[in-house]
Amino acid sequence: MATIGFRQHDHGQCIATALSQAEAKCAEQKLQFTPVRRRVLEILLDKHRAMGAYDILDILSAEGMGSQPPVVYRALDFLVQHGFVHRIERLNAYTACAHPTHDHVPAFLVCRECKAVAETETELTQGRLGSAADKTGFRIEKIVVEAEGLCPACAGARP
Amino acid sequence: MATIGFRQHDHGQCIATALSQAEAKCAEQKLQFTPVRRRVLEILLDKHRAMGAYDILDILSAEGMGSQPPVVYRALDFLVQHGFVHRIERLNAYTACAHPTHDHVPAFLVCRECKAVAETETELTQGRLGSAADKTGFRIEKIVVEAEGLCPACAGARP
DNA sequence: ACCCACGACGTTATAACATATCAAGCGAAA
DNA sequence: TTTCGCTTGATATGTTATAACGTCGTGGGT
Ligand SMILES: [Zn+2]
Ligand SMILES: [Zn+2]
Ligand SMILES: [Zn+2]
Ligand SMILES: [Zn+2]
Repeated sequence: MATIGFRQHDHGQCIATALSQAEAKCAEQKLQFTPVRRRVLEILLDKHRAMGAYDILDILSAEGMGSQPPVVYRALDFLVQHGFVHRIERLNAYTACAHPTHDHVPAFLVCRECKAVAETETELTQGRLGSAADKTGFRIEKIVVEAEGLCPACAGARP
Repeated sequence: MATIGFRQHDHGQCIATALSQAEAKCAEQKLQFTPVRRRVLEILLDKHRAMGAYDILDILSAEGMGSQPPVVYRALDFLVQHGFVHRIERLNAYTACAHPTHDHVPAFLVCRECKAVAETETELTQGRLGSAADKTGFRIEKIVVEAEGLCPACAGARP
């Protein structure tokens, strides 16, 4: 599985697989995969793009699952914490992880028009950033890599 | 000039140099280096860390240079646009560029405790991210690379 | 059975970050 | 001098995120 997001795929299958993987991982690690958490992940998988917390909240509240910000932020915190969802810093938004079965340092291609997101992985950690950290004694705990640009669809629509 | 930010330096000189470089570049490109813009850059250079827009605004307004958000956001837009300042997405904050004399793709080490920021450059653009972009036809326009962790001072204080 | 600790959730309020819009000032170009 | 473009002033509003505090249900120890 590599860069998905700008390619066709069986989306129903894609959602079902990801949900059951999440369920399995939570069972294994004794995490509570509660209805709200499950539904938030499902929404993110379904839309398959970066969504703002309040967009998600609108959907939740329309379904009677809580209508205040903390509801969705808590669910997102949980999902991010356990690697089911990534936060896109550039957009202050969230997207379901494309390869939740193994640990990784994600990198993203984010379309500035339609907000579609493709996730890949990065080798980084070494390179200039790593050596700069070493030289100064900085201890890296997390790395954010996000590329912004135009996806094929949006580039085609307005070349 | 490389990674500064976690090292000692003659800070008065550092500020003076950066300001006069900015002044020169604006003159050359017929940009207006207005008092507000100059002062905002100066504040960022002085603090030498990531600052939120409203932190800057507090200082400006204490000095009678405008007290509404648009004042500082307009100045920041200008400074970012022309490469004098970078936005740190991870913090929704801003920091003065450490090497404003040439174009570059900046990468940052950001201390999660004290918000100190060290800027280095990244080779990236190639690598897995670039090839993922090529494969899918995504056109990259901008790249954000930010590492979060503990700076030497904060790691020392609480090891 | 009882108590309690813990984690999740409900709710209110507020903090923090950012933009839309319209009007006024001001210097340079025409 | 008129016009134009850019900067700024001012008000209002939109968007994202967290603090604070109470409640509820589950599960473990007694
Ligand atoms: Zn991922
Ligand atoms: Zn697009
Ligand atoms: Zn820079
Ligand atoms: Zn620090």
